[in-house]
Amino acid sequence: MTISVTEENYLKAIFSATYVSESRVGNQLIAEKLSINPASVTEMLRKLDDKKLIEYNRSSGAKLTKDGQKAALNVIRKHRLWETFLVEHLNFTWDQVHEVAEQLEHIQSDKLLDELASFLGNPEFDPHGDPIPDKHGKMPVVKSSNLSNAAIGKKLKVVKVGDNTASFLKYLDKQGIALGDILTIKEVQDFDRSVLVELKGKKEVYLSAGAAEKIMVI
Amino acid sequence: MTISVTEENYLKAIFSATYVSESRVGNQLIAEKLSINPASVTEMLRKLDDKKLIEYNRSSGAKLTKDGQKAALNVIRKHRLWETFLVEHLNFTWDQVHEVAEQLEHIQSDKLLDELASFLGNPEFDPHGDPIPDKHGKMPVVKSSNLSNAAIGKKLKVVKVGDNTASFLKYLDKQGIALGDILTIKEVQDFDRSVLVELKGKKEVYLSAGAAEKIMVI
DNA sequence: CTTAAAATTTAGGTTACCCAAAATTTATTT
DNA sequence: AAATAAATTTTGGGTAACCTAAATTTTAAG
Repeated sequence: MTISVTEENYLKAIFSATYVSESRVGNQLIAEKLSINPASVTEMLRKLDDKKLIEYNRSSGAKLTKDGQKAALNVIRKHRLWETFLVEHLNFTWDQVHEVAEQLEHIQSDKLLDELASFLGNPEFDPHGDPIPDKHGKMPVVKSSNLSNAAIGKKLKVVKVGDNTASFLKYLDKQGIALGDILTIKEVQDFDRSVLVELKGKKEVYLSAGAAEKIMVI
Repeated sequence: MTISVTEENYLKAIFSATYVSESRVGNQLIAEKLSINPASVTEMLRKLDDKKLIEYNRSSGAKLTKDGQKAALNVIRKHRLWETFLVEHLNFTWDQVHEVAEQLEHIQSDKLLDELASFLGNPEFDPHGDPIPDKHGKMPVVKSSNLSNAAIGKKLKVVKVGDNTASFLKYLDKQGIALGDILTIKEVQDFDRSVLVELKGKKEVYLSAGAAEKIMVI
């Protein structure tokens, strides 16, 4: 039973929508994530249900089955491994990888995937700090939290970005913030919840609440 | 003006059919190369003609325009660079690369292509000895010839295989023949034109005329 | 120059996606 | 519980590729 590129993209969308809250997704949200019309979603969800990749019913929405989750995680694994490859070996920056990885994630070859992973040293995290599922779909868990929830004086390590858009990533570059950096909260403004952080013990930077929310630290 | 995956495959097929003899191809041969029905070819050739990627007319067949040739060579460049990558860095054997490269050749990213080429050291030949077009579509020319045309006593170097099917490549592996090997013609049988060759100054191997025809040497 | 064979095109379908607008179902509010 | 709002599905259409079978051309042979 083969899964088409379009189907893989639906599975990914459903995965990302249900991953956090464990609940189900409606047509609308799926349509939004895939930039298509909600009307188009219905028939595909039926097809995925027929294929036993999702459980679907009109009122409560869609949810991945075990098989569907496995398929989704495999696509995500490929996506994140390719992103890692692009950054570590082909001089891509973290804001340049997404588009290309969206294509590469659909290449079908078990050997390619295995060899790519081992070529990269079986990495556990991609260039954005997102966990890379292993062969069996298992992902390393890191209980990171928002920079915006941090207390003054805390020394924290940046481990992940909560927004992979090129614009946010370039913004972080401009601020000089990268994965692995250590930073300390110096001030938290009451009126707008923006924070002042000290970067690597050197310069200080102001971050809006919105930006701080998207910087994940431990 | 974007070129779809299907269109790229048509361009490749037309390229490979017209490359040697410089003439034009008919629907039939294109259909055969793409494993589709000849009747399906007509409309696509019209579309490619509209896009000015080929010149087409019912009686003399199809031929690439400058733009079409450029597009075809770009796909071939990608295909052969990926094959090189797979063999040199991901432990693929030369009989395993084709299928995957058929998928990878359609990934669209100028940066990816440039960086891949330079990561590989801008190779001029792929794992089968086929020339890799450069950025501008220029290919290194090597005037190699059939092993079956060789005279007795000649010392020759294997530079290319004339048949990239997995079965032939595995056959060569079994015979111990690889790209770069030096071999000497010891005998040519009159009755079936099979040849006896000495491999790397060591063992001797009998090759059928059919096999010898597919081993390119200089 | 006629005719048979080969190649190409036409005509009518199919499948996998997608859309807009209308109709229906489900959820929320009063 | 009825009215309204929101989400979903249906309907009717569209596009890109593909197919088969039946014309129609073109080419090649006598």
